[in-house]
Amino acid sequence: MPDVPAFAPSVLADLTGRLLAWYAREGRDLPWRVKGGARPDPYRVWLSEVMLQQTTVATVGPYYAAFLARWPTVGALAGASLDDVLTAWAGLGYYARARNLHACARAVVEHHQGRFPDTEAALHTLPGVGAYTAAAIAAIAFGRRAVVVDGNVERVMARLFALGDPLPGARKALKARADSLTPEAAQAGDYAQAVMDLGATLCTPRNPACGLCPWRDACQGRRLGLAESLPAKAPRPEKPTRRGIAFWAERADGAVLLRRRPERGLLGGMMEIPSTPWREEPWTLAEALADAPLSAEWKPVPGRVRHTFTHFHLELDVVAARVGLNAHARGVWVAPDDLGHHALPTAMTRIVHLALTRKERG
DNA sequence: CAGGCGTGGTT
DNA sequence: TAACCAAGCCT
Repeated sequence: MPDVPAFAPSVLADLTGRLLAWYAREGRDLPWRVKGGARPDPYRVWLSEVMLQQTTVATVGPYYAAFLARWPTVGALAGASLDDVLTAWAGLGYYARARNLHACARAVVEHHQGRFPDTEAALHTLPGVGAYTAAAIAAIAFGRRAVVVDGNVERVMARLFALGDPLPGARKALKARADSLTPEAAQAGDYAQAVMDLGATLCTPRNPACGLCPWRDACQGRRLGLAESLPAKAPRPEKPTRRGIAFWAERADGAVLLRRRPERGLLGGMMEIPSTPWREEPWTLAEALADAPLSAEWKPVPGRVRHTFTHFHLELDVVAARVGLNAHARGVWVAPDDLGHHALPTAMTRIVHLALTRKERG
């Protein structure tokens, strides 16, 4: 890395030591961590790291426990169907992670004798394992010296060294700073988790608790009074609103119609309530009927489903119809009590909730 | 490289 | 309440 450290090597080593001491005292006791310096199961580290991508510890907790109970080993997970994995992942979001998780488990079994490779470079070749996750697994599970850089690390480095260049351009410089603080292999895993804990609990995006920070005396961002404003980020573009009409088809025996979405793209591989395409221009019912999964007397359901995805807001109106037992449509008919056994993302469970609630009130 | 890709908690 | 944000990856 081109940047010359602004801190002397002895200062950097002292900072690393202070952080490790802080971590030994204050580090969180999380389900995927092991105590006493033992090496954790690479499968558990990988599973937790993939779930934690852009997702909070609190949200991950129950999903991690459920996955580990149902699939205790990478071999067990590789033996599962993709649909079972997607169903277990439903509600966690970023469903490409679940597809890659499944593909990665199978790759480990088929190409690595059922054991995760133990180098950063080899890990990086696995589906869904990018630069961050490969470094994290190498350091935490295999005791390798790897420079682990996630959003927490970027924020902490930007503040500690008062680097004002905005993301994402500043990534390279931030990684160089992280490298300068990363200790030898034996402690790299603890160090990585320590910086991330620091970022998650003290050096938070807003209202950082600088007074409690083990690096408070050295932090240039704090000294200059701009810690909270770092790292600089480009403003996000406004989210458009897209609209659609969903078709709640209910058979005489109570079963409702679901269908599977395309394997790639938004909610790829997940189940859905059939609907029109989602577009900014509002739909009329007459116009929407061309997209209905079957011909019926569709009646508006009072209320509206709102949901926000990463890059757009969604507003769905719902229409419902009763159809005969012999009704034919592309998809699967599912009893309401069994909806929980299908891979329904949150946007879809909101449609289910609206339709069933209006039906009860009736 | 920029943009697609979920969701729930916090402010 | 609307906006912001989280232990990123892929194309």
